[in-house]
Amino acid sequence: MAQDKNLTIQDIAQKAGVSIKTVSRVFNNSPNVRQQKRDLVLGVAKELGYRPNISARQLASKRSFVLIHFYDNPNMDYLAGIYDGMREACSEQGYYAVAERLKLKNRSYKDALLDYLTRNPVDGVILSPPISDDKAVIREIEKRDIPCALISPGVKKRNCINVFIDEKMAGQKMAEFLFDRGHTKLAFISGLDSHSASAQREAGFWAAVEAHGLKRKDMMRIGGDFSMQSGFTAFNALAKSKKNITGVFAANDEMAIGTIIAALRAGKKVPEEMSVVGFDDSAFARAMWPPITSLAQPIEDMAKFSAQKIIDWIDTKDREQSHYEFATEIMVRDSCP
Amino acid sequence: MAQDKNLTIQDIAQKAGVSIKTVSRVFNNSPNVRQQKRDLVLGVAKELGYRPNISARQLASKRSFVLIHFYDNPNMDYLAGIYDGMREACSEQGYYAVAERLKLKNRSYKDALLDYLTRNPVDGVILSPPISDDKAVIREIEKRDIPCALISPGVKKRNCINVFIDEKMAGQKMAEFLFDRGHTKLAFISGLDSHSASAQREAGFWAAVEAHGLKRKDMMRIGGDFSMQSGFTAFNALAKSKKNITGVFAANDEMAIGTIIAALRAGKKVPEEMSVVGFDDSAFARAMWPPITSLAQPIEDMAKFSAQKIIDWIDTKDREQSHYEFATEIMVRDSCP
DNA sequence: AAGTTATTTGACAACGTTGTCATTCTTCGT
DNA sequence: ACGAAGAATGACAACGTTGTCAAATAACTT
Repeated sequence: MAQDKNLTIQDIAQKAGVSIKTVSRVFNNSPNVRQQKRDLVLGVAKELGYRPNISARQLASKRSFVLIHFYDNPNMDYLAGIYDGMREACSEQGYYAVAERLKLKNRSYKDALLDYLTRNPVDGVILSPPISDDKAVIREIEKRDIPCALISPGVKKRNCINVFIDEKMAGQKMAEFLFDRGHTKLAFISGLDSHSASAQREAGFWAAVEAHGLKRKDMMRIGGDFSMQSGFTAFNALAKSKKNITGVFAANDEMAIGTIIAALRAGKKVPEEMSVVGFDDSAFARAMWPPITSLAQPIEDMAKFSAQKIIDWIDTKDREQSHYEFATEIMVRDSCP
Repeated sequence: MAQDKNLTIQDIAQKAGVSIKTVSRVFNNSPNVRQQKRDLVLGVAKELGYRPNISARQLASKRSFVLIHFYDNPNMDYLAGIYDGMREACSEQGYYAVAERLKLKNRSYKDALLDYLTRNPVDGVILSPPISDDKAVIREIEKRDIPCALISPGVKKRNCINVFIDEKMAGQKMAEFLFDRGHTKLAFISGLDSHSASAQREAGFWAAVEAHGLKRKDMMRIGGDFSMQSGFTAFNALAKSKKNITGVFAANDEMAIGTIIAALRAGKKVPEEMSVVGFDDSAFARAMWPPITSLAQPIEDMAKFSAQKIIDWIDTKDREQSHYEFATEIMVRDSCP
């Protein structure tokens, strides 16, 4: 089943008694191959342990077999999750997974994108926040007619595969979770405004407040930017306030960590005197002391699914438009047990 | 200078008035091309914005143009540094940089390696700790005659490019740094024994102790495993001890962070009551509160250099054996100002 | 059953490089 | 100045796929 020799299509064709073109068609999921022959070829290929030569495929077909993930959020956990998911889908189909950072802050990010797209042709693109919210990027990709998946809670784009979690519902769940634990005065630490996700998490937060018949003015809203630093300053704001906040919902884990560290420095016990929940279920949230209760999204599954759908699009050229929602889960840990 | 059209060697050859084979030679740094022609071809190629087609190169030459980094240390900062360095060197020469985790803990890691090497042929390998200490892995790579660079303080291997910092000296520098700040009772928190780096840092630590004429028994040695968790437990040991330790040297930043967080929880002020220094200059060390004084190694430069040397080896086939030492720097921050 | 159309198959020429080997220049020793 | 050895160059056939288009076969129509 696993030969070492470098087999070619020729070998398979010979053994199966068909033409090389037919074998080629089978491996490209092309239509117009009788099922019986398809099975035959697949059987022989498996038996001999055949693996297509990617270089030759690229050269002849002018496809690159590369799916690229453009990102600008340097959260390594998140990136690794996406990468792993992509790879799982890609390796099954002989594609390559690649990740490339696009720094939106640099004025020239659009040039960098164009440069990249022309120099390293790619067959499919996956965008994650905040890139997935950038109209200009999406337009360029659409212009080139490259299949594209958006992992994003933002506006759903036609002609794109939209993969997302219900951020608002997730935000609501986290707030509910704090209410259920008996907290009635909550603070929400927001992320960057340019991430639509943060706004939606916040919307969920306020929805929960209203659903519980609590007053907005008993709550607190602190502006952050997803960084640990902003968690520190958020805690300072908290400490100054007279609102007597006992539950904190940070829009991501880094800010939750910052908040907790600042609290420890100030001698405030977590979770005894103040509970903190985060968002993303990052490795550091798990490793912190106390470990942080956080909302986990199935990022790896989402990425795998996206890649799979893109490959389907490439193969079939039939772009069935589509939205896919994934479920989330609260990982309960000591920071808010 | 930057055309969009897909130029071929043919185009360059025509415009330069030479054969395609000569152009090919120029781009492969082959010997036996008159300097004058080399310049001519390079000039024309640059003017037209020619970029070789990698797939065709791979197909014709049976090289993969892939350099792979095998690692098992999931420290994302470190990995990103190596990756960026590799990429810089690779992209200049039309190579690809790839990273692959090899889990030494799994019994089957050797099979995974073999599987990888046969399925995805690579032209060069970079190993980082702890993989760079694994004889079996190195043997397999040597057996296949694949150029290999070791980023490692461990035993220098013949037939490999050895790139490293002086870990012992670095450990000594850190201890000296603490002594210079007036601390006389230090604790060293070690990493995993399987990383030779940890042992060498420790050796440097003790060397500094002796150089200062201090007594070993006034110092403390706490066994850790490079994890944040082990930083927590290390602090507990510290707190129980009667040695009155005021300076802590953790063999990496994660343990330093763990130590500081545990200290904060226990109400001990850092750096006022206890100074802590780490090792690696990770992003979290910079983001912590207080930010952590840490030893920075030029990991990106080291990786770039390794990749460059490997490519040289591939091109020239002349394997000049070599050791290269890189300089380190202490990044002074608030955890030990 | 013959004519028509749709589906399935295969022969052969790309794709853009590098390897091989023969050829043409240089250079150097005599 | 001549021959020999070495360096530089080029012609042409790979490399292992896919695209194109024509041929063969199957599936309908009437």
